[in-house]
Amino acid sequence: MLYRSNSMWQPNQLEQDRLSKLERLEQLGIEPYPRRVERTHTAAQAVSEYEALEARDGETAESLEVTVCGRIRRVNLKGKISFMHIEDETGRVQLLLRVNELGEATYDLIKEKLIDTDDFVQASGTMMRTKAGEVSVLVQDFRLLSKSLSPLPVIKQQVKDDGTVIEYGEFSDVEQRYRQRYADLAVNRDVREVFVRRAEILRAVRRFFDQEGFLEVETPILQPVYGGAAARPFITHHNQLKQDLFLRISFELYLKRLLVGGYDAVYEIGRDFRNEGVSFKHNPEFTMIEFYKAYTDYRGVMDITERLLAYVAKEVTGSTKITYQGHEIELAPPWPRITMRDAIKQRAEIDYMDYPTAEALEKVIRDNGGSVAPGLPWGKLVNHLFEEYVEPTLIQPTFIMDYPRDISPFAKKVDYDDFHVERFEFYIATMEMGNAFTELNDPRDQEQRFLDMAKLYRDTDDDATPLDEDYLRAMRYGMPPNGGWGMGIDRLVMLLTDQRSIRDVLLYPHLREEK
RNA sequence: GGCCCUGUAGCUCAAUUGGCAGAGCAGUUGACUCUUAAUCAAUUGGUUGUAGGUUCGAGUCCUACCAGGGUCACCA
Repeated sequence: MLYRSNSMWQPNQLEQDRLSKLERLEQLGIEPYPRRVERTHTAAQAVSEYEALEARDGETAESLEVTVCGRIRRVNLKGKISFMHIEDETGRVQLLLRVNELGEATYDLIKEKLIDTDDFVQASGTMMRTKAGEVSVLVQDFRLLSKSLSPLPVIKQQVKDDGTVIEYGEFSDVEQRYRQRYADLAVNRDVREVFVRRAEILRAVRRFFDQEGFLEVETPILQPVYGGAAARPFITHHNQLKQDLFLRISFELYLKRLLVGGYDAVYEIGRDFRNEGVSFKHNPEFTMIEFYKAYTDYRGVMDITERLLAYVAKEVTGSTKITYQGHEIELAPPWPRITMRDAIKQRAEIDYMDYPTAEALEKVIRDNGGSVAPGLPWGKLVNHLFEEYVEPTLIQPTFIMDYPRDISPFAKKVDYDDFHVERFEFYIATMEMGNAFTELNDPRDQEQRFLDMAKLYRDTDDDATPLDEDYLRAMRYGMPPNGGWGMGIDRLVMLLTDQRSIRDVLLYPHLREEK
């Protein structure tokens, strides 16, 4: 009697076959999901230890005994001898299974195909090299560790003499890959590689800031007042406190309060949540890093940015020169620093300072064939020009500096006019990677900015940054002059792993509910 | 949310003008004691995303819905 699932699972033919095998294994007294496991070597260790012994003395190498574990990725049944490749996180190793070595009873499990590709097994034996030259385990003891009921997508691999691997068959349906990331990872080694690289990137970033004397901190994700960026929040509710809470859209305001508290340099790496559209570079939750450093300004922050990116690239890829989607990109400092005004002048041949009101600027954009929503604030129109004409050209790392004041409520004004603030964004491969300011620390000015934002967005459905009374209270105690900075970690990972979509650097990208 | 594209066997894909839904891989059965995309022989497998409609007849045409991708809007 086959196991009947009470879930939604309706086994297909292949799965029913495997369920029958499971039954037969149990009838033979074999536990398909045993508790105890042993392993002396990873696949990579077994192979490399054998090769090392072999290089020293061919005779003693044959005495290397190993117990390896892994998932069966290939079975080649050849009568009274069989081959398998098993794979663990370190790689693959071949098992050579012979009826003489294993005995009839165990060998029959393999011959009668009660053991399938995708099962986890444990194999003990001596290391040897086959006639065809592959380092293998000549197996004396073979155990099932975990039965696979649903076959993974089949991918066959041919390893060429020069080491290149050609894959035959693929698991490429993006929806399935994202919904069943476990299957994607199990089958696509290069996908697994991306997330190893992601972890390395995060370690390198932390190392950099730790070495620079920054303190890593953690601040609230559930916030009574959200702020620090222009985005719509997710709203949630605390039942017992009967309190609505927002999932943070940035860390900015909580981190800057810490400078009031006496820390000179802090950073945080964590998740932000923005209730907005989803695209190849936007996910509703994403990983952000922000830092705030006292006694510097946005120019000092630019220096840190250049050094950070060069350091991380070097640590993770071995070079400051990377390739992204076919573009050679050099991350070594210094990067060009250009004002937004000059950048737009160059590319769009419009000097927006000739049009210092929203009405005038909107008209000139329309006259030049651009289409913009009516009633946008002046700064947003400037940004529109930038995104239209400049952004697509910014392949090499570039600082764009001095942003319109009315869309930058936390940045200090420049000294040369009233329209701009000391803010920069940096672009690589046409992607905005991050955003930074000489942080505003005048509580009177900050209060006015909050009020201006509220006025500016009153007529639109945009949620303006709400006025944060506690933040102003903190600032009134005195906040040291400081430079602040934020960068999207996911985009950095995209850049350094040459992935085109943010979904490919998130293990579980957001998808609609499956029906 | 608007527009465009896509959805066929476990996976990757075919199917002419609307005319019997097919292949490779894997699976199943058999052969093989050094294979490695193993090979050879035979063979199973489908509510063509869902629900309607047009038609003698729909994978194909129409409508709605679901999901994914792209793009615009929103947004860093």
